[in-house]
Amino acid sequence: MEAYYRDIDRFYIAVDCIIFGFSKGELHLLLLKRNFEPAKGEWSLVGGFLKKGESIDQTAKRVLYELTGLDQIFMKQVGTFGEVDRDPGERVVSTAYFALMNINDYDPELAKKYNAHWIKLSELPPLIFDHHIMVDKARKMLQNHVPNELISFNLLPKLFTLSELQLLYEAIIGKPLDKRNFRKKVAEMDCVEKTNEKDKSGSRRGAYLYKFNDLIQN
Amino acid sequence: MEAYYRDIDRFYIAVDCIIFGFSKGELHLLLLKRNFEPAKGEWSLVGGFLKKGESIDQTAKRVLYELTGLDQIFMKQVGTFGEVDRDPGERVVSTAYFALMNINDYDPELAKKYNAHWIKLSELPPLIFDHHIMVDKARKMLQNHVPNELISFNLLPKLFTLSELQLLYEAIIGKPLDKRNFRKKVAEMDCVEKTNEKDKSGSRRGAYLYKFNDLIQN
DNA sequence: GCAAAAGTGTTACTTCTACACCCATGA
DNA sequence: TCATGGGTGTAGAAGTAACACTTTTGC
Repeated sequence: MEAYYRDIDRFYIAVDCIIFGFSKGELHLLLLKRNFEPAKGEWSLVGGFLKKGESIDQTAKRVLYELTGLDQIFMKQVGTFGEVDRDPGERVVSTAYFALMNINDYDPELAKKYNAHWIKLSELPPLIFDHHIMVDKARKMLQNHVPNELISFNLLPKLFTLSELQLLYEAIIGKPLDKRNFRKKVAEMDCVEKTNEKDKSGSRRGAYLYKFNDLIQN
Repeated sequence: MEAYYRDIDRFYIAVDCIIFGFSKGELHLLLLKRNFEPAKGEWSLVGGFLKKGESIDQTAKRVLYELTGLDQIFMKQVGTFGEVDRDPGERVVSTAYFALMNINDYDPELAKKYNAHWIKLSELPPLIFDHHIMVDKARKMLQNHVPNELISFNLLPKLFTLSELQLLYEAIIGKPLDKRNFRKKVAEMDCVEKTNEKDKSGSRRGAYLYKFNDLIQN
């Protein structure tokens, strides 16, 4: 180590993940009912600590991978939380990331193993530390980004109906949308493509399935 | 320390400040020509290390205060940069903040003492480490926030003319605006108030001075 | 009296919002 | 045949963008 750094304090650095999923018209979060210390028995986000050889983005990916077995999940940094007493056990600075995934991609066996649960955003339990602040900020980011950018499409299956897409939008922004106006706007998006397949599960008539094409960039 | 944390790595945590100022129709950054190690002789943002007893926001305030003697400066977190090799000397995770200040509030004596310089954004020199990435992200945030929120007004003196305000907007978004449309929009902002004073320095006729009132919240 | 910046309205265009009915199909 | 969700167009409102001339006054 260079002499310059000799007198400087060092800290634990954590990553906490706000994992959004979408099901039945509602946004959900993947939360842990902690069966480990600290704060055993309470609800928390999924987290982990930065290790020497990895970047902080890699830590986030790893934490998510360990829990879900999935990589290639869209993640975005929410912010860094560094209040002195945010973790009452030790001084830990935590960087929050939000992740968007399709609930159906998550193996229920893994959920059991880690005691992880999809909880409706409308029914969030109290969370440990400052995790609710992280969640609030992530929600706001999601709301701000959806109208402009085309994030959020990691929340749906590969093929989806326009009704499903609209429900997702409504869940994110928290208010109902006009069906015709919504479809007009989607029609103008280059990145959403109609397929020839139909989904017959939602109605007798059946609805065309759509997909995202290569023009999306998160 | 609790047993739980025993095997976890600890890291240096830095804060780097992107300090924006506005002068003569152009945005500037306050940069250090480093007369200290590491990277002596090169240009960098102003930074400092997190200490045990302070929150990361407090570190940012302190770093700025030590350089400028000013507190009460508007700051906002830009993001956290944690690539393994971003600082070639040691593993350091850095959280960037941007700050907005009036160039005239900065004491030139302090500038000399720390070898700090206001550099036009259009003429940025190469910066050490990943500082240019931080600057880019801060600029984008500034651009995104200006049209909606009313940030940016920390960049002007207490009293200012509409021409000055327009120049500032143009500098931030990087393109010219229509004078009449701009004034119309300002007139609709509750937080900008006309005063009875005039500034005669910019023209023979003189321009009314305006101020921000209490309705601004950053 | 003229140079130099301050100030001021109107019109076309684009975007957004609100709104209601027919369609296709399986049961 | 009917219940269910799928699909479609238009008109008014609001907001945005483009545009040119008069005013004031120190020199």
